[in-house]
Amino acid sequence: MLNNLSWIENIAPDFLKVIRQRYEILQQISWLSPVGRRSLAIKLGLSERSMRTETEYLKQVGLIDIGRRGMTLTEKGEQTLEQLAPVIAKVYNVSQIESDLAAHLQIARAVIVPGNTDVQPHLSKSLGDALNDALKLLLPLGRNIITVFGGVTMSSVASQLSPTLNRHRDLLFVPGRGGLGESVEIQSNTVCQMMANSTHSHYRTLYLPENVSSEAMKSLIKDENIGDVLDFISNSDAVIHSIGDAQIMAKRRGLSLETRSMLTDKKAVAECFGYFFNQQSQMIYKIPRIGLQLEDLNRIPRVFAVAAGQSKALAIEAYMKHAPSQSWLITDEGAANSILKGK
Amino acid sequence: MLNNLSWIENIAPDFLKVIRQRYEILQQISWLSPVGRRSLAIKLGLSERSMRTETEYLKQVGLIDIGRRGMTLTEKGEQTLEQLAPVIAKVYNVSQIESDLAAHLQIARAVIVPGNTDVQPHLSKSLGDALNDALKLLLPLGRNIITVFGGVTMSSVASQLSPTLNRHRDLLFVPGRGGLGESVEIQSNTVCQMMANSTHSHYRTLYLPENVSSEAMKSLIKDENIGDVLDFISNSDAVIHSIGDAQIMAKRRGLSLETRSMLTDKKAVAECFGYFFNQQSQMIYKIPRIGLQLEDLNRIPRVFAVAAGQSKALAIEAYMKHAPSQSWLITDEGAANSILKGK
DNA sequence: ATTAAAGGGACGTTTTGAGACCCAAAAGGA
DNA sequence: TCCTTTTGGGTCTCAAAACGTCCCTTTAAT
Repeated sequence: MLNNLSWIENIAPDFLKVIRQRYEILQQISWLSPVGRRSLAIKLGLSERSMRTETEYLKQVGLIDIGRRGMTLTEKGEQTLEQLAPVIAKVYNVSQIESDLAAHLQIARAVIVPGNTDVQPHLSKSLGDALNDALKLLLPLGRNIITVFGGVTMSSVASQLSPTLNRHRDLLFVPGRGGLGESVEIQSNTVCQMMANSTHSHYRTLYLPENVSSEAMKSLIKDENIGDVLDFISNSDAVIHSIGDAQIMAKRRGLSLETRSMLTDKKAVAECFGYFFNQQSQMIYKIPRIGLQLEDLNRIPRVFAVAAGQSKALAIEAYMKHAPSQSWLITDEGAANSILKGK
Repeated sequence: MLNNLSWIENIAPDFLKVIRQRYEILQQISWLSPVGRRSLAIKLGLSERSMRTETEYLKQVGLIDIGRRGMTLTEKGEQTLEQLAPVIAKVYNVSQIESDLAAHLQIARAVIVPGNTDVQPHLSKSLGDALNDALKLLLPLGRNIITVFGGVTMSSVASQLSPTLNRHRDLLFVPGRGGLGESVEIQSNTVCQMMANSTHSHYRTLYLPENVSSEAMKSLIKDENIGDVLDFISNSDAVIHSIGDAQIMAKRRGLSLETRSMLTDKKAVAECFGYFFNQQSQMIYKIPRIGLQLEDLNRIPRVFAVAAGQSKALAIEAYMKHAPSQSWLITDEGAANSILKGK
């Protein structure tokens, strides 16, 4: 019955996009309300004006209220959002557990591949495919700047991206942080190059020394090449990153023993692009580096987090609770079940 | 599950109209294929250009083929049409038996009110309400010329039309035929006046003598008043008529004994605006009169037939099989069940 | 007090849908 | 056979809608 929505796909394929978009707008308003036009537009990657016509329409049909402090869902809007959820889920092949997980973490979508990466390392292939599908669905046609971070997960996923992603698009991969100080095969520069190779597109590199004086840093930023890349990063259309276990990452990133014991004291469980979080999702330490900052992430229209394996469940939950609401999480059953069980 | 389509009504109310329209286009193509753009446009009351954009879209999404001889449904189109039928039915509160009847008679829609008019004469009130709803749904806003015919059914239904029909519209009722020769309360002139009164709108009258020479007829048509009304008739936006039993109507219309026995010989069962049909839907006699002709009916975008009661089942089926495919039939369970049983 | 973010107004540009033609080709009736 | 009708398709124009781009006032938070 409900599963047979193919008629709408047949008779009005373009309506689906519109409906999906309106659904996402409603969802974001539900989570962030009261929220303004501009920040919504950035989150969903729309222009401000288009967002305005959409929201004015939604107001006209009585799904949202528009007040001086921002936009809010009406009673009818909330009902519609609830009605809409299973429909969107069906149309886009979202399983029940996926929408449960996404709702629990308050993010746009969770994609779950079968298995548990901890015991089946080859699952990174599935994760890569899932990421590829997600990118294909969300990235607009035309030019796209994609900021990527490093990590074992990222490097094992990178080779699964397909050249068809670059069809009718012009992808440019840039590294999220200067890569010195980590082993070369998992630093973001390398992942960048791998993704560009897999998709037959372009990439940039960013090499910045650690621990330089702010004077020296300023002159480095003036460097044309470096400055360009930093511009790309702050204007990027999408971000792909992973989430790591705090202790492991602290060690791998070569933090001082002092800092590491501090992290242990404060019960850090998650690491994500240089930030450390405890179980309550509070940020408790930040590795000072040039590149994308946590507060910039809100302004990026599309954010993809790739992290899987039951062992990463705690870390994922710790970070994700405060991740930008437009985030997608690509994970596996091992992590998903563990997160939902502790709910 | 499937019955809960209210989400689409909430999030995109205008989509429903588009979907309904595309459905009707597909349906007409299915029945009339191969069929051309222009004739389709006339049948559905669209402009030729709008029909073109619609059909070009339908071609693009692969629901129809569009060749030199006209348009045809593709395999996918037929599947979609079948999938769509119950959806449209649900959205517009069409019961199973209604869509069965409409499909059997190959008309756009059948509306069935509960009961059997033969034994419950007060049902004409329900029939009138049903007609009123149908008109409200189908008539576009703005000016509408509506040609109406006479008959007992018509006159008993006329008073049920409501003034809200005339809101944002400008209705003009004109009689389908010159009315001399029938008892005054059931001739189309009277029905016209009743409908105009009920809806607080306007009407015209048409009085033409019977059996005049063609010379005299020509000069009559030159008469400004009469000519105007005839113009209205041929350019009307909707037609409302009834269907009668052949024998009864032959008698009421005062046909000669000779003609009546001819009708009996040829097994006439149905009468409709002066035409007589046998059980095989063949036209076997036509009362020569000025006014709307059977072949004009195809060019009228909206056609409503009102006929109910088990006793009229044969007549309804005989006429309806060759009625224009955009027709709506307003009937009751008595007639509907009888028609479908003989199927 | 200052700042950032909220909604909303205004204006010019671009895009799209529709009206109004015309045309050649194919089909069908006389 | 010819001639009319009907077919899809091409093209020009115009108006409405959508959109990009500013700017404004108000409001809440710092």
